[in-house]
Amino acid sequence: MPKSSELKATIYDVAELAGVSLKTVSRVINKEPNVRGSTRDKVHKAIEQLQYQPSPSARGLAGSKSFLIALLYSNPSSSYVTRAQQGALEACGAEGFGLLIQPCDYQSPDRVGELLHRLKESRVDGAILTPPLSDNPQLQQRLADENIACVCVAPRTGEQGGLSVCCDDERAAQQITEHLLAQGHSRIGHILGHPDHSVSQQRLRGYERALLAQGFEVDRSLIQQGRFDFVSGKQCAEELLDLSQPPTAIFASSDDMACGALVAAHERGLKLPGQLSVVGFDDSPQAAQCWPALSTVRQPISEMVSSAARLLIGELRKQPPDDIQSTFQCQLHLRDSVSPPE
Amino acid sequence: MPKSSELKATIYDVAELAGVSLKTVSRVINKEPNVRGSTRDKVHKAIEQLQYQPSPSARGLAGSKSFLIALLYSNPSSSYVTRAQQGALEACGAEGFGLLIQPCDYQSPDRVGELLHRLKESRVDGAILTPPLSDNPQLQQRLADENIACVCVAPRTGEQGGLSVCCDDERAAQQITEHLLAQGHSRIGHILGHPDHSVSQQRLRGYERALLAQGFEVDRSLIQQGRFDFVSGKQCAEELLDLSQPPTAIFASSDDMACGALVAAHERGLKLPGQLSVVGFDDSPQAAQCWPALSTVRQPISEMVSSAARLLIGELRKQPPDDIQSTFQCQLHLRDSVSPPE
DNA sequence: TGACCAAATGACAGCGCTGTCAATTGATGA
DNA sequence: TCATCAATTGACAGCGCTGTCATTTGGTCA
Repeated sequence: MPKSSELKATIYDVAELAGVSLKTVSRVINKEPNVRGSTRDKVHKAIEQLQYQPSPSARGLAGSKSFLIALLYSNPSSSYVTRAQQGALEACGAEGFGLLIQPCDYQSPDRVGELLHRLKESRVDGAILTPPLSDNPQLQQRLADENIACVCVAPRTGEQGGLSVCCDDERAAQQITEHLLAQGHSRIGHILGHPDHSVSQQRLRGYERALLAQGFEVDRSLIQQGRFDFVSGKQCAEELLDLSQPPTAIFASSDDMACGALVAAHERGLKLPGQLSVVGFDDSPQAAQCWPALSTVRQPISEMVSSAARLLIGELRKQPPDDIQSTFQCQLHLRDSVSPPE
Repeated sequence: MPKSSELKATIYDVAELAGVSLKTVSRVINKEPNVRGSTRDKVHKAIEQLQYQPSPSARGLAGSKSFLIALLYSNPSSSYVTRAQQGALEACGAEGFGLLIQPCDYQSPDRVGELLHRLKESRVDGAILTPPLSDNPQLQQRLADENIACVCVAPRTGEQGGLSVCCDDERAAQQITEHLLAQGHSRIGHILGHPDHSVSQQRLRGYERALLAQGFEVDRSLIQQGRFDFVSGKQCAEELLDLSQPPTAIFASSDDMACGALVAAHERGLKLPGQLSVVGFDDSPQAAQCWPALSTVRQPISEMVSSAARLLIGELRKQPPDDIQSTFQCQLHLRDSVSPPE
């Protein structure tokens, strides 16, 4: 096994060993067309033999690319971030790209400037935008101005232009509401997500659609404005439980908020799920660890982001994209937090 | 404002504008000594004016560095990872380094090979090892062989040679156990962390020390072997609660396991915290969201990793390190999961 | 005043690769 | 058979910077 004390092989060594020119090796490495199969094989053999690894710096300098893409996120739950990273990493690893992570405050406009500065500094070739960053057209415009390719991980909306992957939040929300309905609940509260996140609207729509489809009316007093976090979930649940005719079930737009609802109910001494059924959205680790364990919806975050990364990398390679966008489905995870109303 | 359509300024443009040579600009950028103050100022002014940003690729190629460091972790909780990333990111951002994240399976040796391959491929200059990776001497040796600098984020043990930051787990474990003791508990169960993580031992030691200091004996039957995760925590708690003389309090070596204990107790209809007090370790998001909210220990993870990154970068810059290692203290976060025994 | 020396600065090659464009090859059809 | 042309391959410059080593500067001391 070659020790690292021996100098690293360069493309030149490979060319010599394979008996071809520099440029031909370069073509093989970059999977360019117009290389004879037999030549390609020779080169691959030489690469193998020398354990050659191209230098990202040299490639970057010569080709003015960085082979780096950034994953931009604005602090959703840490489990969301972790799962997204996992997906991005997987795709990047397979495609020979590096991944730079970049948390950012999605609102303040000066932060956008700072973010762009960072991205330019590291010379990333492209960026993956996760919600709610993908809801921000200004950011996308600025990225385009800077000539940074981008792909959005976004809820399903008709109007997307560029690369994107989405997930059918509305349908999932409808399904989980239907699950509650099927258990016999008719007064179902809903705790909205953060108003600036477009997913919040999607999920509300699913909720409404389920009710309407079964002939129920949408009662505005059963809908509270949350902000996706535990504290807001708890507060909203308290409001709902204080109603003269409180709901027998609550659908919270995130697991964190659903946990808040659980705690609010516990504090009032309610028996769960008998006196209050609760469902969440996200399938965060908490969902399985709270009491009772939450029924919730799992988005295929890792797969979505991985797919987004591949889309982006394909674009950077100027490969004709198979699909400009793809849609993923969520999955219900039913646990112990739902029962028929007492 | 210069549009990106104009070509990016190069070091050459800066040199010309400042009226100095290429090399002098390079010296200023790299904070090398032996540059006159007035010269430095001229250069900085020119950099400012041109909005010059050095090209990482060119610097990397010419200097055979990458200005990239890797954060290696082996799937502790996602909140741990997120907080560690945050710290690393902060330091890297400030120091002009890029951060590559690298989850990895810490055990299988072939994985170590794969990991090294990836690190070599991306040509990182250094790596930050978080527990339990920092417990693996083989990995450290291999990194050294490959000439990749590294710094360990590790529990406090006397024997460290290289760069490291640590945290006094033992002391924190002792303190939280003392808290339980102070509430009047005398039969305190302990759920150990994963046997392969050295922190598990540290925390056990703190637990034992607290008991001994107050004149209690360490009762082996009150100590269960967990694996840091929720499921093992729940199982261990069940074992403890099945004892003919069950403990009145449990100190779990992680919040996930403490949540497991909480659920086990709920399932038996115990009144919490009256009939069972529980404390955890980590201050994960769950800790504040479960019921009752967990008293736990918070490690300054972000600060530790940030400090580790700075240590590493200093080393890479060949700056004389202020300290080869530094120690951080944990903080108790007391919430609602502890009360005197009924 | 000049010799001497460290500090400050500069000239230049070259890091390892890709883009451009030119040269070669080999197959095809007249 | 030879011109023709696409497919394949190669030569070479140059991406933007840093390392090495040479040169200049300015101060100090005899």
